[in-house]
Order: sequence, then C-alpha cells, then structure tokens
Amino acid sequence: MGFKMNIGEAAKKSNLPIKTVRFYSDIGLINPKTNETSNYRIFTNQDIEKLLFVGKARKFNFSIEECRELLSLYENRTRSSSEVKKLTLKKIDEIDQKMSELHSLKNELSRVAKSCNGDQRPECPIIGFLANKEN
Amino acid sequence: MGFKMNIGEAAKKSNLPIKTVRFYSDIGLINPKTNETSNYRIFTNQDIEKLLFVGKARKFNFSIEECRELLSLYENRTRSSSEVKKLTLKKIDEIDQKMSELHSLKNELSRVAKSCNGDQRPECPIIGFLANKEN
DNA sequence: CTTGACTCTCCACTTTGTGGAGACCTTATG
DNA sequence: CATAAGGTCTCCACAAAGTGGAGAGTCAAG
Repeated sequence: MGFKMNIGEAAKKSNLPIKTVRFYSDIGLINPKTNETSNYRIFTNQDIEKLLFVGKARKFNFSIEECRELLSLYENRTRSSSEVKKLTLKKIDEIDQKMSELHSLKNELSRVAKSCNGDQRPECPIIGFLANKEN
Repeated sequence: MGFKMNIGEAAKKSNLPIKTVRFYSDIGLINPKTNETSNYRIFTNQDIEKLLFVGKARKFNFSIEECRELLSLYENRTRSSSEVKKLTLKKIDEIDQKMSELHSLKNELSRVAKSCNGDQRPECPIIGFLANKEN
C-alpha cells in the first residue's frame, strides 16, 4: 500500500493544474480510486507517474488519444517497442510537415511585407496580395 | 446593382464550404443582405471579394479577429498601410517562434527515436524518456 | 402538384483544457 | 461544539474555427 494523496498534492507532484488532473481523470486517462463517503479522488504514486508521463508526452505534441495509447504500452511492458517507435516516427513526420508549411508561409508573408513601405499612405501591397484571387 | 447570388454559388466562387460561409456570416465577418420573405442570404460580388480575402488570410494563419481587422483596413482605404504591415510582421514573428519550438521538439524526439531499436522486445528508451521526471 | 435541389435555423460535437458557481468535506481554532 | 478557512466535488459555460445532422421552409422544373 503506497502513499495516497488528494488531488491538490497530486497536481503539485505532477506539475499540472488541478483542473487538468481532474480533466484527465474525467476522460479516463488516469483512474484514481474514489473515497466513497467524501467522493474525493485518491491518487497513488503510480497515478503520479502516469500524470508525469502524460504531461511530458503532451509537451511533445502527442495528442490525448496518443497518450492513451502510449500509456497502455507503458503499462503493458510485454508489448514490443516497435509500436512506440512507430508512433514517435509518425510524430516526427508530422512535425516535418508542419515545419515546411510554416516555412513557405513565412516566405510568402516576408515577401509581401518587404514590398510594403509601411507608411501613412493607404496603398498597401499586402492587402492587394491577400485580395488577389490568383495565387 | 451588381450580380446577386445565393449561398451555394457564393461558396463555389469563394472556394469555401457553405457551412463556413454561413459561419462567417453568423459572426458578422461578412454581412450579406437577406431576402425578407425567403430568409435566404443574398451575396454580391463585393461579398465574394471579402470571402476570398478572408480565405486567403486564414490560410496565412491570420485569426478570424485579425481578418476582421484586416477587412476593416481593406474597406477603409484611407488608413495607413503601416497598420497592415505591423500585423503582418507580428505574424512572421509568431511563425518564427513556432518554428523554433518545433525544431527543438523534433530534435529531442529524433534523439530518443534513434536510441530505440524498435524490435519486439519490451525495452523502449522512448517510454523511459517520457516517463522520466527530470528533463 | 409534386419532386428534387437548395437553404434556413438550431443543436451537438470536435480538442484540450480553463474559469466560475454553489455545495460539500476536512481540519484547525476559539 | 461551533465556526471559519481551505480543499474538493459536480455541473455549466467558454475558448477557435468550424463541421455534421435534423427538421422545416423555399424555389424551379416537369
């Protein structure tokens, strides 16, 4: 029987807002026990581990559903590591995609921004560019 | 008096889904007239211009509220182009920020992915990495 | 007149939480 | 023991930017 704690301490230990911990509990990402009389959630160190895990994975752009998946891999250590790697490589791919999109976005915006003198006169090539049907 | 059309044609001409056009109309980004008897929205070529403008700006990561702002500059040509340029440069800054975030994200993920052999064995350094409190 | 295509409004759902209201529980203090 | 403070509960609403569907009304053609 490990250490038990309420949601406040769980939040502190996992570096997550209380609201977020409650949310993760609501959607079943973690399943803390409940004190039947007080209705308070009871967190174990295992729950904290999971919360830390999720907090980290979320920072790395894994979605909640992906976290759920990773969590099940995390819990079931008999599964192969290839599944985890697959998910991670997919994430890297998505990041690459996003980066190249942002790159061309920036190029186009920089181009029009450069062509705009940014003075008090009303003529603005940015507006013209955005209003143009073509391109 | 220019050409008038219903929402279906407006959507087609602006390359936006009908639902989206209706949504933009609901939030007052555009203000098509309404046929009082049929309750159908009536779009002019001016409205199409605006929709194209917004569609373009949205692609360039301008938020709806920014579009609203740009639209007012677009309508009021007496305003200075410096406001438009300011908004655009802010966008470019945000894109830079996002890109550097994604960059470090990718670096870390690539690092752990490389260290994972991705075979059938349960040991997985990615899981270990994500589960680690530190870092 | 009826059929089919089009449009209307209203509601729900998406994602990942955040904020608040009102009620309940626990602990400490007087 | 009573009360106050602080912690927790559930439920509802909101964020952005739409998307999907239900049920009803409209329009044009055959």
